[in-house]
Amino acid sequence: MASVNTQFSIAVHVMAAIAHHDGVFASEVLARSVNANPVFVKRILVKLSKAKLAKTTVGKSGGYGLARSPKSISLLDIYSAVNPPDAFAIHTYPKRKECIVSSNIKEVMSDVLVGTEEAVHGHLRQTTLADVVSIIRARSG
Amino acid sequence: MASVNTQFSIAVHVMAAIAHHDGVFASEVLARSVNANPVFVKRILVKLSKAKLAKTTVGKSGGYGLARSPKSISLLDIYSAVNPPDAFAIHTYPKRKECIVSSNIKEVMSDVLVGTEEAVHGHLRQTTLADVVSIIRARSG
DNA sequence: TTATATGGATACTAATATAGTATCTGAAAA
DNA sequence: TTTTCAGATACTATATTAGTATCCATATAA
Repeated sequence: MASVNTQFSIAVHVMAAIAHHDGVFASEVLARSVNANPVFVKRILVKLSKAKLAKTTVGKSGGYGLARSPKSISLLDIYSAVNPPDAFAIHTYPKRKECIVSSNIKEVMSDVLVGTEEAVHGHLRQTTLADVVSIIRARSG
Repeated sequence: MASVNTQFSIAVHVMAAIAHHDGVFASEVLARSVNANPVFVKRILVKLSKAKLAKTTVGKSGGYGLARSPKSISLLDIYSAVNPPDAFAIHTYPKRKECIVSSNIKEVMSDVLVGTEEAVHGHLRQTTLADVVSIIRARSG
């Protein structure tokens, strides 16, 4: 939902770029590689770093590298790191106590949302960063 | 107020209200019942009507009723009717031809998105409007 | 027939989330 | 000590979502 949010997509792109080239790269280099706004990419890299998916080295010759092997990083890890909005939002209008639908719908929808998020997570958990790199290499070859 | 898209949530609320009370109701009545903005609810009702989930009668004593039995309407039907945004968006930065990651990532992410949407749909398909009404009644009783 | 209530549409404003720009700080390496 | 990096901040721009006001055509009850 909710989404015009491209951060997950960009996060996977930069992680795949790092994994494919297997090295440490400055955020500016990665941004150019993605053809994206440098600060926007930087902000996503900070999230990946805080989620301990990327490790950083500061100063001259510093940059971003992977903190773990591509095989051990799932798309769910990356998805969670950038913290995208939920699959859908539940409205916040006040309850009307005299109406049992109004009084209970939010809780019902909340359960539906939890199930939906689990479905999304379950799917994203099945693919690793290593898979993504393999697919890219297979496609280009 | 536009934190994210709440239309699916409101659509289920309105449909559950119609199903629970089993009748034909004017959009203004439904909006009051949901404690929501009348025109916003109206716009959602129009979508439900176009998706043939609600049937409308115009003029005095007109309003919205269900077009099918609650048992035959899934949450996926309602979800599709309001046409919410995808689970995530894929960035639109131009490809860099010399980079195989950049050249292929969008197609890979597109497949991931399709799978994710299928997971969401699969989950929402499992619950019907009749289920929602049952749950609400059980909770209130 | 006529007054009225309805669905449906449109134009506009307001609020919010996302993305883009510019600039700065502090640390680490050369 | 100079350069280069991560990371942060403040601001602007844009897109999406939600809210407000108003109108029209039509069906129906009176």
